[in-house]
Amino acid sequence: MAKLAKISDAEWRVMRVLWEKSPRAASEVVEALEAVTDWSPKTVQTLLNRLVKKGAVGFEKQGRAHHYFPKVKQTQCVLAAGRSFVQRVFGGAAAPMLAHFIEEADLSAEEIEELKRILDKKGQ
Amino acid sequence: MAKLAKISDAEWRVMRVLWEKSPRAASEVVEALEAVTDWSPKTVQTLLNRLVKKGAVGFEKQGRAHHYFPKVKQTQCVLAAGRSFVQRVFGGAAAPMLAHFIEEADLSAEEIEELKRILDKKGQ
DNA sequence: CTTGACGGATTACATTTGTAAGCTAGCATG
DNA sequence: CATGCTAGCTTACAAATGTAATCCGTCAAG
Repeated sequence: MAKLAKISDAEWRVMRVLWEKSPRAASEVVEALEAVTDWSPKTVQTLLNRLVKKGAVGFEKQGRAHHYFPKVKQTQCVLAAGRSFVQRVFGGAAAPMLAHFIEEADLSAEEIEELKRILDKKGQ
Repeated sequence: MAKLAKISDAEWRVMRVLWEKSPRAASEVVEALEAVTDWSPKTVQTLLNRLVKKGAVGFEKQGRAHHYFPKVKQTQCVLAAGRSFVQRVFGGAAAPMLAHFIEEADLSAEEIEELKRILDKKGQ
């Protein structure tokens, strides 16, 4: 898996659907997205095509329809997006970003515990 | 301060310079950015204009030159960008994002302590 | 066999973004 | 006073993005 192409905003929506469950026929992707967007099926199809062209998504022919699946791992994309976000917004320093978001986030007690546990583990 | 317009990648670089110190003449902004980019002064000027048009930056005429300053607060932009990032990448759930970045970030012991302190404060 | 529906491929088109170049007016200089 | 440099204003232009519509071929129904 070489370079991950940049995935645009709308494309992320599609990727999330595929990461959640794949392979899926285009129609299934459309259906999943209709629940959260007001995109036309054509729009979804276009996005799928672009993702295929970018190498982020693959498909196999299943008779008439294609079944799409992600070719890049979600964790990698998240990391890449995160790095570029931190870069853009904080100029590269992660800690202020984290502090900021922790302050602002709406976290449950369990989540807070979980995050502290992660920090502890990093600490040693 | 109404709606913050969307600030693009290149524009963020400019905003960061202005947030760091303002007001600044265009030439000073150019100079600050030459240190970190290879943009032509014209490019910087264009970005300043766009930011002014978007309402994110203002200026006062100082004789011949304009002195630019941010009209939107950095914290607000960071929060907005963060929200849209979390939305895009995690579909809105902040906690997984934080967990992810904490795992991945390169944090010093002090930073870890600081973050834990923040979490503690949130906890009570 | 004919025809319509469905899925995919191709084409479309306005906006935003990255990245500048060209034009213009005022100030400083010879 | 004439002129060139400087800062800003206007215009440029290709690629990416959001958002589809149209065209085309195949499978299923009548």
